[in-house]
Amino acid sequence: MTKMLNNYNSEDKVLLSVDCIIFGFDNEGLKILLIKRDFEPEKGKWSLMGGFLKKDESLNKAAIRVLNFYTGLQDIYMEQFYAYSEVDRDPVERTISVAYYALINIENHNAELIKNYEAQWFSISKMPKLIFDHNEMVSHAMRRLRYRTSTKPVGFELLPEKFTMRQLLELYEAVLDKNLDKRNFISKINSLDILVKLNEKDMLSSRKGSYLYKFDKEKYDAQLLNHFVLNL
Amino acid sequence: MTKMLNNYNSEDKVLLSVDCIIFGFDNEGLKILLIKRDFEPEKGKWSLMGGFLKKDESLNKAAIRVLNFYTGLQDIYMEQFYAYSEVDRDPVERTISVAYYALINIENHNAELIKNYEAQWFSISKMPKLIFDHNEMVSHAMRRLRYRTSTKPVGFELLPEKFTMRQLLELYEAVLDKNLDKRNFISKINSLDILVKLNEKDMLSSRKGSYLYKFDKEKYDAQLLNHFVLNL
DNA sequence: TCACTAAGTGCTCATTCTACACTAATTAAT
DNA sequence: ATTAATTAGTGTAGAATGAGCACTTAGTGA
Repeated sequence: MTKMLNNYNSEDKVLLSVDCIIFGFDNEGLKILLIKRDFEPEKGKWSLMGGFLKKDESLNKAAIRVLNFYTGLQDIYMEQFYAYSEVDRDPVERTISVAYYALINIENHNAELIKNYEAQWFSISKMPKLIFDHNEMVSHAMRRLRYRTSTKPVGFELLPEKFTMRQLLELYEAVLDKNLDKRNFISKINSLDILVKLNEKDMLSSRKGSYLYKFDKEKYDAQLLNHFVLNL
Repeated sequence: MTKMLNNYNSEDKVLLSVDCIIFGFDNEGLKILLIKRDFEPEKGKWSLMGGFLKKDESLNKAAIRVLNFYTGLQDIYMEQFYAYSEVDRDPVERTISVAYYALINIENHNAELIKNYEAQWFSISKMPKLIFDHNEMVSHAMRRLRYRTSTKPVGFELLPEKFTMRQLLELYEAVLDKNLDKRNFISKINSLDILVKLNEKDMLSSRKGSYLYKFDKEKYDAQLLNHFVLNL
């Protein structure tokens, strides 16, 4: 056992990076945003969006910066979930990476920037092999997302501002990877009392048209202490 | 927006540390193990057990090493839960710290080592002010522990190998910080089918004596896929 | 006006949760 | 030996929640 050192100078310093798992959702299902690396190592391979932490920023800031850099997106809800630190996870140099996930609305996404960086949406089920330990990160992020789904109304971030119950249902089905009963789902969502039904219908998905809903942030914030659990 | 750099050499390196939140439990309730720092800065103040990551070890290994260093304990279940990275969290030098929590059995603890390092158990409710952001880490760890309590039989690590139902109940009450109904608790625990009732009584707590139980790791492992949720 | 499509809506039964109080076993004191 | 004291141990009923299931309605296009 080594003696604990009592001064900072003799300690090892390491590279710290952040990697961002960006989930999106559209009619085709749950997707993830990947980039084709434009630098070595593994140039040309698919990878998560990542970047190194700078001396003068927090990890949260770094994650926000990286996301913004690749997508132009701002003010996105991101959550840190794990630090990956296996010694040889990056073959070039020892790098510890802190992974974040974010949920974004595919429609809001800046297509220009994605194009510039050769980023591309992939269906979760058709995701390619990624570099390093990025596949592992994605599966951990999915697990975390599933859990979050049942304790916070996290899913609304993945939809347009106005959405139908069907869209919400399909989002939950995609995240939880199981079929849900339409009637039970709607009554459970309604019992949370965080949606507003609009006097407006979406006529694209059916002849009858289906009512649009909005997430009511005020109502949600008002009950934040309640810490709901949604059992789907 | 800065250009993403495509070589590792020009990136900032930082100090990375681990901090360990060690929970213990005895007749008096839930406790936490703290040390009096024997080096600057903040020498003499109370703090979590921590140490710097070395170039050739993973964070998990570092956490295990640090815990072992301060307590002599080995083979302890530790869980990483968050990376703290505010720029000025450590006044001496930029340090990112990854926090872990562990649950240990106070009786098994090596009193010698604690003494050597001036470590001391504190009741959660009487914890002193800690250095840096350590108080925040502790409250996050408590929150995580509460959550874990309802999805994994995490509590058993805090008890002696053989324990009474009352002890288990009091442990859960301490972790969840609320009163639980004895009968409901016992039937819920029994329905998990992960305890073995021994033909042995603990005569210390009452005249009648109460049966001792053991955690049955085999049964638990066998149902690991079931992923229970314990609603207390 | 008919055919088609997705929207919208309740009920029943099963399961789980919650609240609640008495008896049993043993020891210590007299 | 009897009594007092203490904690262990045990069941039920009513409430709430969860799960499974099918028909009617509205609107459009042919």
